[in-house]
Amino acid sequence: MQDHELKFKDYLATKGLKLTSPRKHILDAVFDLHEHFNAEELYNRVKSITSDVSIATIYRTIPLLVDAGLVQQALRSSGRDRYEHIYGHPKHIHWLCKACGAIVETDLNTLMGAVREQASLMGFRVQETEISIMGLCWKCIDNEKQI
Amino acid sequence: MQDHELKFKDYLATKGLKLTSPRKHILDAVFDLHEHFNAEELYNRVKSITSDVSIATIYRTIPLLVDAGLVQQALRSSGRDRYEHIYGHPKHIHWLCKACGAIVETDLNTLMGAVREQASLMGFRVQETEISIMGLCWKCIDNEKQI
DNA sequence: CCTTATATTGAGAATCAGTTGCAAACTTAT
DNA sequence: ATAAGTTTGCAACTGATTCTCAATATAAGG
Repeated sequence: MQDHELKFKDYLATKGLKLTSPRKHILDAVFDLHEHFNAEELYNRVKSITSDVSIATIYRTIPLLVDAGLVQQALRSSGRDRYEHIYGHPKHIHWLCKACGAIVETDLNTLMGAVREQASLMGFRVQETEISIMGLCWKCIDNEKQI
Repeated sequence: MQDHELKFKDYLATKGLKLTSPRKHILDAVFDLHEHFNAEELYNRVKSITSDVSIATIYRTIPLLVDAGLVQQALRSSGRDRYEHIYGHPKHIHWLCKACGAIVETDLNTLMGAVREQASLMGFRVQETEISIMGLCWKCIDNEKQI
C-alpha cells in the first residue's frame, strides 16, 4: 500500500469511515495529477481509469482528503475551486508573473520559522499555508527594458 | 477627488470606459468597508446610500476594480468569493480558522524581509503578496479540548 | 444644441459549480 | 446470517454568478 493510501486509511479510521474502492481511485488520481486541479479535472482523470465513480463522490471525497492533510485548497480560478496534493511535498511559495502567467514554485522553509513563531504567539494551530507572490518575472522585466 | 477614485478613473480611461455614478458609489462603498466583503455585503452597503445600483452592476464592477489594482480577491469562504480593497494598505497575513470561519489579519513585516531576499535572488519584482494560513484559532482549540 | 456611435444599466432569465435526499448496495462486527 | 451503520449513484436542488436585452446615458464632432 502506498504511503498516502495508508495515511488516508488511518485518517478515515479515526472517523469511523472506510477506504472504499471509489475513494481509492480518487486518491490515486489525485496523486497522478501533478498540477493543480479542480473537481471536474479530477473526475475526468478518475473516469479514464474506471467508470466506477460519480462526480458526487468526487465532491464528497475532496473535503475528506483536505481534512486528512493530503490535499489543500489552492487559489480559486475561473469560478472553480482548485486543489493540489501536498502529502510528501514540502510547502512552497507560488510566484505568479502577471505579464506572462508563469508560475514558479519555491521552497517555503525560510518563511515557515517566522510563520510558526507568530502562530504560537496567537495560539493558532497551523494546518495549511498558501503563499502567493504576484509580480514580474526576470524574463518579463527584461522585455520591458527593451521596449 | 479621492486618490483611489482618480486611480480608478485613469484605469477606466485606458480601457475606453467611464466613471459613472454607479461605479463611483460602488468604489466609495468598497473603501468604506474595512473588512473583507463579498458581493452581497458590498451591495447592501451601496444600497444603504443609494438605490441607484443593481446587484448585476456590483458583479460587473468588481472585476474592473481588481484589474485596476484597487481590490484583490481574498480567501473564498462559505461558497462565496470574497474581496478586500488594497490600495494604500500595508500588506498583511490572513489567518483563517477552519472551524469557526474567523479571519484575523496581522502584519506582514516580519515575513517580507525573507520574501524580498528570495525575490532578489530570482530576479522577481514583487507587486502583490497573498499569504494565508489556515488552521484552528485558540477559541476553537479550547472548545475541542472540552469535548 | 443635435446626431451618432458607443458604453452602461437594471431586471430577470439562464447557467453552472457544488450540495443534498434517498433508496439500494456494501461493510464490518457480532 | 443478521443487524447497524456507511457509502454510493442518481437526480433534484440551491444559490452565487453571469448573461441577455431593451432602454438609457455619455462623449465627441459637427
